[in-house]
Amino acid sequence: MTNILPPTSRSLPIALIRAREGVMGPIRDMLSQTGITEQQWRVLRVLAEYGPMDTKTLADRSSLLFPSLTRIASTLRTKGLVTQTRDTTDRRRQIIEITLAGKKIIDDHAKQTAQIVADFKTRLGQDKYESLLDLLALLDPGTDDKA
Amino acid sequence: MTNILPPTSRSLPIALIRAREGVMGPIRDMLSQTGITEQQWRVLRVLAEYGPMDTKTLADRSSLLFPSLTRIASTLRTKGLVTQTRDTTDRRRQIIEITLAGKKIIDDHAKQTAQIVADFKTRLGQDKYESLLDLLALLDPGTDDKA
DNA sequence: CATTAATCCTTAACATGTTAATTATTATGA
DNA sequence: TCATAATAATTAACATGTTAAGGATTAATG
Repeated sequence: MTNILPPTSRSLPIALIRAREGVMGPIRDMLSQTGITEQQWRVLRVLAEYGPMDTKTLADRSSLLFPSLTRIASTLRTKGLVTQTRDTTDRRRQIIEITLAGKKIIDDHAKQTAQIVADFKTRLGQDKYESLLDLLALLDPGTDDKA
Repeated sequence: MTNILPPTSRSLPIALIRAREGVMGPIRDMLSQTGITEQQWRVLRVLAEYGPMDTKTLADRSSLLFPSLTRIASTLRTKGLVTQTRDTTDRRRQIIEITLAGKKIIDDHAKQTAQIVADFKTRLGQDKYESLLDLLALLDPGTDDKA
């Protein structure tokens, strides 16, 4: 009785993986020229958008797990793209801040990234694109309506 | 000029990651009792659905990269959940087949998995659920309409 | 038949995902 | 104050993602 399950071609988790792969393909191609990874890019973008913040908030906004962020921050520090300083009031907290070099990477590729996103909007149509984002938000555990 | 980019809260790649996290949460909870990972589960499901196949086809249907599948197959072999044999006509090919123990894991959790999926359908509504799958399929690189 | 190209799979190397344990610091309560 | 709990971050250990290189087998071509 293995046929209780939906066919893998119609499985939501698998569909999400394949869609993500489709979207990330062009973005990864673009990023391969910069020497930074998709996740590193995400961290830099959040920092550029919101300004300096503690590691916990940064992990949350970047959709990264804490241990991953620790390593990524370390890598970005080595590359000179972020700085990391202890919070003076609460010495447990680490404050991450993007450097000028980091901002430059964002700026240098923002236009190209915007174009990639625009291509997907064209491909789906503005309406479907917005619908998709709305539907995906419904699955987001961060938007927990039970809380 | 970093504000060319959409806010990360409205970024398609990030929305896909968060949605995937939301969907996989309950499934991972369920799988944690079985001792197998999400990817191993996916491989077993494909094998149970389609029967024995070569590694390349299996990787494709499981949405896994080749090197990942090599390791996963090795792990599953150790656990006694799959067998791996050389194809007699083409000695390059490796044929993977699910064992009875593997099928048992699928069967033992199929009902629970089906319930998790049903919960998501309820949460979104049947119509939106189907729409979402359709929209995600549009982003799937496997469904390339240019080819 | 011999050489080369193509195919299937594995291995390697590094980054990240994931869960659990550990350290350092701060908050709590007897 | 002291012991304990709670919090922030790191580290550890293992599995997977990703790209590149390597090994074995088969196919293509002269």
